[in-house]
Amino acid sequence: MKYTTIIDIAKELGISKSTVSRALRDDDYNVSKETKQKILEAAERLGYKRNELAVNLRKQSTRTIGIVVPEMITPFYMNFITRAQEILNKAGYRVTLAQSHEDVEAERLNLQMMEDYRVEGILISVCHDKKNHELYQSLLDKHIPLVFFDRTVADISAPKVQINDYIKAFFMVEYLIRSGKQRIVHLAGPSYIQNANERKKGYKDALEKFHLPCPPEYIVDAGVNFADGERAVEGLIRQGVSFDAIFGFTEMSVLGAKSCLQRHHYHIPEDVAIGCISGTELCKLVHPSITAVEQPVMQMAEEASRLIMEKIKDFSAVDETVILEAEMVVRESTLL
Amino acid sequence: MKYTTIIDIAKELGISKSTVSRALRDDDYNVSKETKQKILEAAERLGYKRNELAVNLRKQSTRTIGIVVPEMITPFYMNFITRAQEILNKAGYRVTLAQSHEDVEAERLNLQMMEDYRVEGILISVCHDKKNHELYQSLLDKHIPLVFFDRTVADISAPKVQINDYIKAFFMVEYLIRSGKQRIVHLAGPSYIQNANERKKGYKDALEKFHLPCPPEYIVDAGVNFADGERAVEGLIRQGVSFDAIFGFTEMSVLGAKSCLQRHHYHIPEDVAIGCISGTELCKLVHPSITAVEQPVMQMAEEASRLIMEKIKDFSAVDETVILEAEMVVRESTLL
DNA sequence: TTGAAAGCGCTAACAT
DNA sequence: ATGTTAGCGCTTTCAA
Repeated sequence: MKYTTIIDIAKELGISKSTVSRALRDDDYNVSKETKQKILEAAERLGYKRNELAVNLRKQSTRTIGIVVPEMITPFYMNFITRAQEILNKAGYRVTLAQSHEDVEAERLNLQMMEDYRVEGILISVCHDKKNHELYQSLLDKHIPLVFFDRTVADISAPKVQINDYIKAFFMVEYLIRSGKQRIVHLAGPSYIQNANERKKGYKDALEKFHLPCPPEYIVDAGVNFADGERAVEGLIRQGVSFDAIFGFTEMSVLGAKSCLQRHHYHIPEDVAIGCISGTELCKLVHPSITAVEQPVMQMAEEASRLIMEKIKDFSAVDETVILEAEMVVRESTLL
Repeated sequence: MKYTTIIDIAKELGISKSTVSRALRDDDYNVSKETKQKILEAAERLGYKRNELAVNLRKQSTRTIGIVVPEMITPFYMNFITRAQEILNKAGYRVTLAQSHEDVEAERLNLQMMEDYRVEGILISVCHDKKNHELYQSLLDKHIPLVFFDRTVADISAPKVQINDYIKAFFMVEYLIRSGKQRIVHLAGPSYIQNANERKKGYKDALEKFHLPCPPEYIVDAGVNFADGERAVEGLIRQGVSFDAIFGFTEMSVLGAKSCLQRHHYHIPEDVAIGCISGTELCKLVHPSITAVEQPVMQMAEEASRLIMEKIKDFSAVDETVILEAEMVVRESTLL
């Protein structure tokens, strides 16, 4: 019912609570071997559990880190969170999660919630590269460390962990070309996501390298969702655009595209090859007919965790930007 | 840098901090309209943010609820968490997550962590129906409310939210039969998961109802993972067991089964229909060739959240068991 | 309606 | 090596 406190232990042993506190905390710095032994034993016996609340109040710290992601439907962010939480917990931090559901307003509320919770740092993958710019800056101005990962923003001085989307996209498209495809369309992501722009650039440059045509109708604004992808491909077919491969921005839009093609009785990937940049094992399993380039999500989580902890320790540390190249392993669609 | 406290506000206005506290808390119960107005205004102006740590220490509560799940690879638990967190946050609780990775020992550590964090309640989907029985009981003995959901345990008196796995399985198998399948094998889950046993029972009874044979080799112990499912089907094929449909316990094992079949050039679902019980939209999208019965995961999260909050308010409340029947919508595999 | 004071559990000077 | 004391920021009696 009522938890044992250091006072209970002190009373039990007839010593002061400071000594108890020291014994339980300090590495036997200012407490004799024997008393320490006695204290540890009593703590064990009484089922002592330190009250983090009191410690944190005293130390003026919450030992909590917030993670804000645009979505958690695809396993990419889920994996990121799992790994980051593992690392941060081990380092004595708790983690508070929030999803923005690709909505700028929700993201704003999430960040405000994080501030209310007095998190000591925030890992964030943004849903818009500009809209909440001022909020990020105001958080930084209040000396709340931010680390941007995956979907980052320009013009903000903070640590960042990014994937080289340009190279990834270039490589993916090159792969499609080398496997015999010539008319590759791109389901582009929204222009307010930097990664989308990078990938579009990679796509274009790859086509150019191989002197393949890239008429305007090959690049479709396809959003981020399943329905967006479906709609985009539906549009292509309706317009009579002929293509033999698709390179899409998000996994969800690519899945939508696939679904749409199947409805139109396309054979995948014989008729149309689909490529995307995928973050997880699961995706490989659930849609083996889609060719993908791997995302180093674990590494990303590790770097981001490291960076936020560094920033918490020293807010004025330099703002490192980590760009993950990772292996460019293409998973071929062997199964279907 | 330094946060504004009620003392700052009190000083600013030349009044006592108790009055400030009251104004900021009480519904104008013991404070005059004017002072309250002034205080609110000053709080706003000084950017006051109450320190939850101090409040909670004073009130001896953490306003934190823990959620422990076996895995977060499939979106089922993710969706549960998302919905539960939404509800609990709205009610002023924070949420701490942990995954057991289907491992009893990890689950034990997770629960211990939750206890260390002094969560006020725990939502848990267990990974074994017996192994941590004593730990659950000891938590309850310490008056830490537990609510079991999805994968529950017997012999523990605590609120539970379950899905009627028996009916679901029965219905799924019946559906397979009615669509013309006669030799339906079952990738059974581990017997230490109650739901697995329920589903196996449903499977058997459905076959019996239609007077279909159910030789021992039709029921394979297939575990919970992708690799488990692959291995199970591999075994069936090697043994020369002939079948035209598979009903599997987990989504992952079913995906493994599918992958294995495809490697053996089976056409799905023409040659072999696959059925599973699926919790999420995503799964419908990513493997349309698998027929599934819906899981009411949102409802589950809502009930579980409600129950834990009730238990926190009154630990001696009756232990309600909610069994969700939900609609038995079968999603047909039209696409592939 | 307001204020003074005690105290939640812990840590960290400072004193012994 | 140990004890004493003063808070961290807040709520909540108890007085005024």
